[in-house]
Amino acid sequence: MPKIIDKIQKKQGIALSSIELFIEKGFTKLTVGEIASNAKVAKGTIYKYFESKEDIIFAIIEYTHNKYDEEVLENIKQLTCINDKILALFNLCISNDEDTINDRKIYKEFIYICLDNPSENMIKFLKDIKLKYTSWLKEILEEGIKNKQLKPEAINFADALFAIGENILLFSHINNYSDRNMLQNHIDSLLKLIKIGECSND
Amino acid sequence: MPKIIDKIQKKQGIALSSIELFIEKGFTKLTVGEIASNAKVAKGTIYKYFESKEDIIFAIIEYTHNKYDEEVLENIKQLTCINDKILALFNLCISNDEDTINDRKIYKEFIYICLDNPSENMIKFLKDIKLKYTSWLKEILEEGIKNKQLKPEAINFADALFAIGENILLFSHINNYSDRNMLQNHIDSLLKLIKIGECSND
Amino acid sequence: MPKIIDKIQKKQGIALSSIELFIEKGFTKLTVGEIASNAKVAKGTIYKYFESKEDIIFAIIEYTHNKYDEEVLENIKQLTCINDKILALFNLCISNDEDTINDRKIYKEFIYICLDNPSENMIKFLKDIKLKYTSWLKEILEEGIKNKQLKPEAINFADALFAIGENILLFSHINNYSDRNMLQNHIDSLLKLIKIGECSND
Amino acid sequence: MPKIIDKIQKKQGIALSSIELFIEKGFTKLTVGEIASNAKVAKGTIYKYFESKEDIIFAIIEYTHNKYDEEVLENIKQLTCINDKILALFNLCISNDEDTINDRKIYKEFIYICLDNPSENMIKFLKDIKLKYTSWLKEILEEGIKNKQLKPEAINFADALFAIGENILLFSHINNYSDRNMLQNHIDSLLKLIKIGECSND
DNA sequence: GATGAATGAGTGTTCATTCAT
DNA sequence: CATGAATGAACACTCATTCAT
Repeated sequence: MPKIIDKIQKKQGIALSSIELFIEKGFTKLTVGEIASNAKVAKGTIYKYFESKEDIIFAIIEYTHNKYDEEVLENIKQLTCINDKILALFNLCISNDEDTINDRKIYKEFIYICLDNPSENMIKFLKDIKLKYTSWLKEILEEGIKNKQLKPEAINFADALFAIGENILLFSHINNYSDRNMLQNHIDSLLKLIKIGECSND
Repeated sequence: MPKIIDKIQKKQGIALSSIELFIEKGFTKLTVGEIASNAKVAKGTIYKYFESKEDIIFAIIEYTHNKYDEEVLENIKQLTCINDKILALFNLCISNDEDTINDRKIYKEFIYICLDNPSENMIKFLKDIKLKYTSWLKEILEEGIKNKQLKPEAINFADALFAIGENILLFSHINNYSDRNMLQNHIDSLLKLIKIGECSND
Repeated sequence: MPKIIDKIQKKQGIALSSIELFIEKGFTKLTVGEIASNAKVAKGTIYKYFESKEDIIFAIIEYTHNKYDEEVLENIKQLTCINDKILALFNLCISNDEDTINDRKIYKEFIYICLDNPSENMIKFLKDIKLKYTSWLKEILEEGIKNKQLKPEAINFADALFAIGENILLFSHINNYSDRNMLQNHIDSLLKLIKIGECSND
Repeated sequence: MPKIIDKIQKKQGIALSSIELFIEKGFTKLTVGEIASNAKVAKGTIYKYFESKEDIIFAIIEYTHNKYDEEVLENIKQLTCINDKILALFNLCISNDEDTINDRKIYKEFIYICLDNPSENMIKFLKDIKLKYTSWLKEILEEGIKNKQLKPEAINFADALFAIGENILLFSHINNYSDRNMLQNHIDSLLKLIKIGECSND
């Protein structure tokens, strides 16, 4: 079924070609016309592959985020220290290398759309991201618990850590840098509490 | 002699009359024309009192939030248990009474605007809210520390708690209810860790 | 395959269809909406072909003036007498046939726009018209000089003659008729002075 | 009847206070609100003294032009050479001292308004200016004729000279400087022709 | 006479989406 | 399959003028 593969590829091609433009202008200011001319197809063609402007943007978001997530997972695997693993997990919220900043911009735009008028797809994707990251986080924490590095309660903090990370990410353009330290500090403080042998209450 | 008008009151009157409309339609879909006819003034009159559509919306946000904050502070004062105080502080993120849901909607719209193209005023207001709430949180925690109810480390979790609360608030329309429990659970878990005499590590 | 459209022709079609409307209402009172509905296209379509309202109006001005100029040149060629040639050149300022009155109205609107806030294009066009007409005038005068009908000094009056003509045109709606005679009188008087053998100073 | 005098004075006061503003912004961009606040009166007060925005502007124009004309006449009287007198008459079109540039700006705005939608008053004023200046010009020329400096035909060029001057004035902001020389050249050329004893035709 | 609050008509421009070819 | 011409609803903001006090 080469036709279908072609179609998927073309769809992705259109979406991918607009990534830079999307990072540069954001959802609101990026027009379908720009996407079309940038992808070197006609405006009408866009609507053969996508249902709406949101749909195009969502394809970009989906692609870049999935790609990013793979990298993150790869990085985590190569680390052994719990602390490092957690920081690697929150790389998107913390790192200032150019690519990450761009990925952050994309994620922020995604949240922006989700706050306004998210489609079913978007809501699902939003939830999946959350689930994915908290699962990974729980795996890391569970490993620590198994190794007796962490107290069993540690597992309860996965959701909260994700929430903190997402929040920091969202306001990174407003609270430059300072909040990223906040995340680090929080992780540190939390780890101190949930690490075995470091409880200050004895 | 001309009609003497309390400009401040009229300005507030216009803003207040639009609160419901704003909650219903959100920033993007609410038009200045609607605001004007709803307030029973001419469109031009709006611009005697406000500089822009953003300005009107911001007045609504400012008013409702400040009013809400006062109530929160009042409520906190009447409570004695640390746990309750913290939950009262996060009432906006948790409660499901109609008024709070509306206030939450307004706060979410505020964040929505801040994610896109915030004015100086809005950024300042955003930061002030954060400062206000984390200060209150720290006061509560410090009191607990002074009373030997909390470990000194407790103070380190103020910012993170705020971030969690804000995050839950933001996605409350998507993750109905479940996340609110998350906040409660997190607070519980955290309190267990930072409460004196409840460290599980002995 | 898409509808193939001669964009240049359509653009001109839109502009041309608005000529009467433009003559009737003038720049300020003519709205883009009127232009669109008059041309039987949607408002948005207008902006596919023109950058702005000014742009549409300028297209009208450009077209009508260029067309008019061709006719003038044609007329001049068919005349032999210097006096007649000059009068033919100033036909726009003098003639009272309906078409010329309309062309004059258009030229006046053009100047009106130029007095307020002219674009680069408009200034260029304004200068080109001046250059075109004074060149033609100089050709006529030079021919007269070569034929020994005019004194060599005659050439010096080209710019001034253009200025007089333009000025009369501009105020024709105020100084009905009388000024046109002024132009004729001036040309007569001037020709008397610059014609060889008619110097009264002997 | 002091009341009436007061009224006239107040009216003039309002108009005069806005001269600079008018020069700076021009008719279109100057608002009645600005005029009012600049004159330190209420907007409503403006309409006690003036019928419309045009009316205010016209008062400014009338005042400044009459004042300017007096100065011109004074200057002319102090000169003896015909050439100088004519140049003094056209000072508004030629001079580049700051005050004259401002007066020119005002005159241009006046013409701008006259091209669009002139009131009876404005048309009358426009005609009066023309009449005034061509009368003065004729007086100068007649004196020259009487003194045998000019040929009798000289008198025929008064209207044309005024037209040239006005035209140059109108486009001075577009054709910087070059046209002013044109006026001078034209006057020179014309004077040569109409001066007795300088006819090149013998 | 003075005020200034209120008016509201008026307008250029954008852009996601459709559909005839 | 692709095109791109056409659509037309949507919208914030201005400002000369009025008139109740």
